[in-house]
Amino acid sequence: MPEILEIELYRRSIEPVVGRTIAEVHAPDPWFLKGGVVAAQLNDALVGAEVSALRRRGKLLLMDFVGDGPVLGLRFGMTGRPFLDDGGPLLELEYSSRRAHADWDRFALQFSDGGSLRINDPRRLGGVELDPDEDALGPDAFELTLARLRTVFHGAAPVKAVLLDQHRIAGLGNMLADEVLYRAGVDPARPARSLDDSSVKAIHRAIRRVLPELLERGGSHAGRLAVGLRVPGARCPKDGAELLRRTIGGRTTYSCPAHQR
DNA sequence: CTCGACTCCTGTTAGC
DNA sequence: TGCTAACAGGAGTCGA
Repeated sequence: MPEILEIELYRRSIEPVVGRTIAEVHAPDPWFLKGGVVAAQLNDALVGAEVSALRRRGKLLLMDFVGDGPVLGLRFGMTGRPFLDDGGPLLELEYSSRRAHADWDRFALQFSDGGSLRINDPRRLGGVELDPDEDALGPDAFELTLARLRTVFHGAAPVKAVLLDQHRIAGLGNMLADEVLYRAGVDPARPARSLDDSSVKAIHRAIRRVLPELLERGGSHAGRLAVGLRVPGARCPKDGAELLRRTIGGRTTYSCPAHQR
């Protein structure tokens, strides 16, 4: 599923839209439009606008326009993929179809140079928003400092739930959160405020290492606690203990009872 | 404010 | 073979 790494790869791959001008907006699926915006408003706001930058904050992709144009927010949910200029898919996603039926195109921008940007999303968990509230998101996980991380672990919620809370840290999804805690040696179920400073430091170190490493290896599925191990009965590659499968923070969670404490 | 429970979406897959 | 039910997780809402 797209987490921060996949969104960053998406951002890089569709950066060629910078400098292009939007000629048409296709928004055939009202469900896909978020924040109460309707197709006609998107049309008014975007047609004729020239893309000036493509940014990312957490899992939110942001398209800026020249002048005082709007900001277009793109979310890919669990199964969304961008297609630029009729090129092939950038990535295959876990838990999603490898196909890309035209029926699943939920949103598209047609550019004046003839190219296009489509969002294909089988399960419709992504969405498009005009002028999204960027500050509702915490700091981007790539920019996360130790000082900032120390401030988020204050509540009674499980540490994993905190890592998944996009208001506190933006970008980590289910697989990355498991991977980070696996490497940090921290039990995902531990109440956040019970962490001592060495555990917080270990989590910070794991985040700083995991993101660049897995970005280079192609995405969040490439971790040590990876897809092949996220099955019942799998054993920890580190010490051979049978991995625990639990639901924490409402998400399927794998962890090692031997070295995650 | 915090946090867990619940809801939404639908293609894929396991199991009968 | 054909069907059903469970499953996946990002994000928003609601109530205690």
